[in-house]
Amino acid sequence: MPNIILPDGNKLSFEKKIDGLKIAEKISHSLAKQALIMEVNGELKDLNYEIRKDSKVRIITPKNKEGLDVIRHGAAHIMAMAVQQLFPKTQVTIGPVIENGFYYDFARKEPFTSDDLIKIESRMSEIIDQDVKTKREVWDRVKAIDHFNEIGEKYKAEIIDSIPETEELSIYHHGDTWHDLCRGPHLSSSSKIGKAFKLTKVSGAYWRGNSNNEMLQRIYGTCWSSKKELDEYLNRLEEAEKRDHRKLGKEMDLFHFREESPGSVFWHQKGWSLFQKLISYMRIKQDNAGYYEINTPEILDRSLWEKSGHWDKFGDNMYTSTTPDEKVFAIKPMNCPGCVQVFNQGLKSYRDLPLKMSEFGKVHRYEPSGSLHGLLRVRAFTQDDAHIFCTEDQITQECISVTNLILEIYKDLGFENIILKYSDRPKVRVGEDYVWDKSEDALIKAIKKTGLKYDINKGEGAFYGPKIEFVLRDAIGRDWQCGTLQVDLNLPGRLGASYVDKDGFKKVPVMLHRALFGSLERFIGILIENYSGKIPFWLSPLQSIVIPISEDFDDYAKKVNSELKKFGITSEVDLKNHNLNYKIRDHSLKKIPILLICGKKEVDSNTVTIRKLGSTKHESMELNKFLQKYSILSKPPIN
RNA sequence: GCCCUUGUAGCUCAGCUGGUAGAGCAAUUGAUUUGUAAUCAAUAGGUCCGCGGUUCGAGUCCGUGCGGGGGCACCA
Repeated sequence: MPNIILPDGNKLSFEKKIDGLKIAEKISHSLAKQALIMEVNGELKDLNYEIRKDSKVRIITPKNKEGLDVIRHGAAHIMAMAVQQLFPKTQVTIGPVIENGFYYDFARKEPFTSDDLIKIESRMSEIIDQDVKTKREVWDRVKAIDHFNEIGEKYKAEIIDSIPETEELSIYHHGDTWHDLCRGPHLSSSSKIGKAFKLTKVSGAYWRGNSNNEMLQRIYGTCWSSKKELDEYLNRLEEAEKRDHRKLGKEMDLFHFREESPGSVFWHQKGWSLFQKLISYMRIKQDNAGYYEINTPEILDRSLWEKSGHWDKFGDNMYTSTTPDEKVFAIKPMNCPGCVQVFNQGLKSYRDLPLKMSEFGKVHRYEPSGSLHGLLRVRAFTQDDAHIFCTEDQITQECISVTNLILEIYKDLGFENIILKYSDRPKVRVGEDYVWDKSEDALIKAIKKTGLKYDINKGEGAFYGPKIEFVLRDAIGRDWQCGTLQVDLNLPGRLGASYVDKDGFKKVPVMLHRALFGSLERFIGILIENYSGKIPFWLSPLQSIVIPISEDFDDYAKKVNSELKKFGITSEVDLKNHNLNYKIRDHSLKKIPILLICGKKEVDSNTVTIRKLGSTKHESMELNKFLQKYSILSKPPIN
């Protein structure tokens, strides 16, 4: 006599054991039609699972996240089934649900081609049309392992072997000929998957994510509960492609890459101007926040890296150089050791603390070739780095002011949606526990002060101290990890940093590492994608183009152009023999924020006509008024 | 680094089963003097990523190296 309690609190009573479909039918016909699986006392179950005792039940439909997930999972299974029908010697491994879809990893000698994907896709459609039924069975471990070994599925057998003895082993049959080991739950039949799916790509993936293992072939698919959602998703992908910084960087003439130096940027005039504008902006902000800017050598003797610990820990990622006198130097992968050496020069007193030293330091890291990606992952980049030397008692205050500075800067650059990630002490670490207590406490206080959301990554901190990472969300909802704030209880001691305290004794300072954007190169990539190339006026490397309507107005256009320059607005005049439409199209594609049109009307009234990027409207303004207004707008937004 | 894929003019791309390269845009020159997203014409432009091989003959086929792209792994 199970009593079923529904999410709205209503109670249904049944004579005997009852399954999900019957419960749904009892509630409404339409719910029964939509029902995919159910949640019984917090656990997801197949719809035909039989409930024998009083339970809380929630019927799940495609509208719930769990519903969409089970559809995607179903699609993964049907894909594996289709693959094994088409390519019989293929072994199956795992096939989980991921954001926006699913994948399944296969072991097969011959590579899957993009034509194969089309074949697999249409076979999936056929299976869905056949509406094959799902049947769940619980198997004995030994039987399961023997069975999968027997049919040549050694990966499945290995998976079963690694499942804890206490767990039930369930096998799902889809139709009469295909089955897979799976935790479930599953849809009752294949037609419920629907047709809003698409196989998107094949790639390699290591078995169990370990690069020492063999490589499998992963087929990715996207899957939704309606065609409309699928189309929206594919549209989003297209939109993201349009704002790809590698494409825009070329179109806007900002930078390029070439074979001679993979992963290093060749900055063109415009890109470099953007780069420099960002730096000048940050200089002002950091000056106001009490930082001193320093600069340290790019090449430092091996012995320093040995002392700092980098040689041991990160040597594989460091570029080195042997000089003719056979000394070994390393090109810096980080700025901290150099900065500590600046601190070490001369005697420091407690009165000097906190001492904040910033450095726009160019670092080189030998990143694996496969990880390089435009400006977003490079081998040579400029960090907007700083190191703050302070006492233990100053940690809290310094963390708060770093956090404030970072958030102010993000806001000025158009990022207001920020998430924080906090990582505390790892198992393997240096330093006394009481100092860790203090550091963690300081960081948490700083986070709370921001009022922002934060995730805690337990045990993910660096071996030398806890850290906060600043993640910003861009205009199309993607997250980018940028800034970082780390408390370091290790390096100052290793490199012999000290200050003279009030009592006259030398003490080791605490060091905070902090970066605002992390890498300026990477941040510019993010900036381009966030703005789709439409960089805010003040940052734009070329802010305006003056366009004469015809040759007769070239002189006036030249005059306007030189006035703009006098007022600090970067500008060029376009005297090419093309008509107005052509020039507007040309400069709009190059994302110039402001076009100034000059013709007879403008000459007669000493005005300019303004056309702003992204708008077809135009307005006329007296030249002087324009200069006044836009010379202010062309400056960094510092209050 | 690993798997798949890809490399032709400044850019975007054609070039079928091997017979020494094409288009559009850009550039240059000329005509046109244009009022808000491509005026017309002519000219010039290429070690077909590098190296080796097969072949009478290689952009095309094979091997290898180096880049790019999508993933995996990595990201101090």
